[in-house]
Amino acid sequence: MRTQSAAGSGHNKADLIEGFITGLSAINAFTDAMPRLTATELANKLDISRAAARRYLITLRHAGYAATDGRTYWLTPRVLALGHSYFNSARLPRTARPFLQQIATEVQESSNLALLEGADVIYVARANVARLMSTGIEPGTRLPAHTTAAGRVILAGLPKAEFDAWLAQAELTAHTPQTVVNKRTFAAEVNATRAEGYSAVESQFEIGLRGLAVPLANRRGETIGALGVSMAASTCSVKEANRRCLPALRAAALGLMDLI
Amino acid sequence: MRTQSAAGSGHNKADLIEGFITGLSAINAFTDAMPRLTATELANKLDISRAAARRYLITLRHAGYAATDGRTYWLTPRVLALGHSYFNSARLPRTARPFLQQIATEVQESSNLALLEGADVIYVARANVARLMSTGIEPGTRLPAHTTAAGRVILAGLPKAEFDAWLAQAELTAHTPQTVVNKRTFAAEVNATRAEGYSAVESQFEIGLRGLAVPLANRRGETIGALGVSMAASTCSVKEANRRCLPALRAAALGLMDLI
DNA sequence: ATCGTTTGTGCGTTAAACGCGCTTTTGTGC
DNA sequence: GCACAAAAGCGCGTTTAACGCACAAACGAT
Repeated sequence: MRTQSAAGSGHNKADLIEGFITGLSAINAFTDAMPRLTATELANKLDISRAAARRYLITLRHAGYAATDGRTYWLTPRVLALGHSYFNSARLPRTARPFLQQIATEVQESSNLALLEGADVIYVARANVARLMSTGIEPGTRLPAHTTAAGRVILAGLPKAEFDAWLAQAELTAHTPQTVVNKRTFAAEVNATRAEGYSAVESQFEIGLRGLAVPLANRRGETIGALGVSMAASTCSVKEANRRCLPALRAAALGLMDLI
Repeated sequence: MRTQSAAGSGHNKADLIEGFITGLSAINAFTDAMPRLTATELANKLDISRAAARRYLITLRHAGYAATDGRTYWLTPRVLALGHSYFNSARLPRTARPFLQQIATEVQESSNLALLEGADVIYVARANVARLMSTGIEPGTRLPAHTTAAGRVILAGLPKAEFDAWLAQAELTAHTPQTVVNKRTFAAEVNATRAEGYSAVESQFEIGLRGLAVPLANRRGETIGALGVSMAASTCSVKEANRRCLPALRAAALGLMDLI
């Protein structure tokens, strides 16, 4: 008989490897603003001791994920292999790629597949067209869900209770003057999205950037992601963009439905 | 006075966070063949106890990098954020992207930037053209260096001693019947690459896949990577491909030289 | 040359990761 | 439907390994 685990809280208290969690945050500590870190800097960022920070950096280096000149450390491309573990093991991005290619070829705009991950959408696959101006959306890119067309269609597909919970704890940060930050307004726009079956947003994350997305659902009707295109708003009118892109996006979503 | 560290071996013995190293290998344990893992399976793969494996999986889940149905675990797209740390912190991929776009637009073939990482090359940036058939090379893709044009030009740019050391411990595995696996032959081909200033390979990694690459060097003349294009060999002759692509690749490499 | 600051790292302490072994659950063959 | 085998969940005592302190060395500024 189990002694007194009955008091049990979900996963009891802590079967967690603390060193692993800290290590992962150490990788995330390397940012655009601080691409190179010393032990002291990492210690401050993660709020751990300098000695500990040094050990994490040495460990990263030992495993090949970082390099150093003796003082500062920086990440090596090997960390990309970690992200690759996802691509290798997840079926969805691979299944979707031919459909994204088809969209890109047909409408001559960069297409992508996005999933909701907490407050953000993550773009897990894309197909680019050769343009001198590109939108900078790479597989792995995270954008705040409320600023993207993909985020809105996925949110519109959530059960009402889940969407309410999401909105309740969301922080609709402004990224441009046009970003919708009012929760009431945002909820109304998501409702409209649900009714229309697609979302088109403009200048919500970056001035002049337009996104257009449709939900990707499985056979049971559950929305699991979004198929979309992104373009410069200046290239054509919203109407024109919808006319050109929506049929291709919808056809792809329909074709993918049976494969996921 | 430092007591007896003088016996010192590089990094003394172990300032390494074992749990972090094991955790990273746990992420890498998710592969194409085994996209979902149970604690028992992970324990076998990493040669750790089942209890430990379970802790790593619970930790991954807790940190949001994995999800579970109770029994099996799988990676979430959040692991892509780790790879993104590299993109955010490394200057090179961002600097190269416009040049890759330029190449792709000019020659209408998918272009990429690759770096050498041990036995492999890692593609850290690419620009695709909209084609129904794509080569499947994504940022983060790793391919055995000896099977790629990029790997060969980078190897050709190494100091002779370094190349010899690389070759000595390399294992030239065959991926197609045409893969060069003989070290003598391979060394000769790398020498030829050095003389010609570019490499063109065909069916070395995959039947029908052609790669073409030129070295990317900095002002000091050190080769730090390779710019290349990949295409189906059936689309045109080798000569035609060289004629069309080499000038664009060389122009990009020259343009990038001052920025890196 | 001196002082303040940052970095390198040995060492004792203690918490946390380990794995044993138990119970419970799931899957399979009769 | 039952019994058996195999896998999973998890409490607990042990021990290792991660921690941070403290000191030495290096660097930089005045």
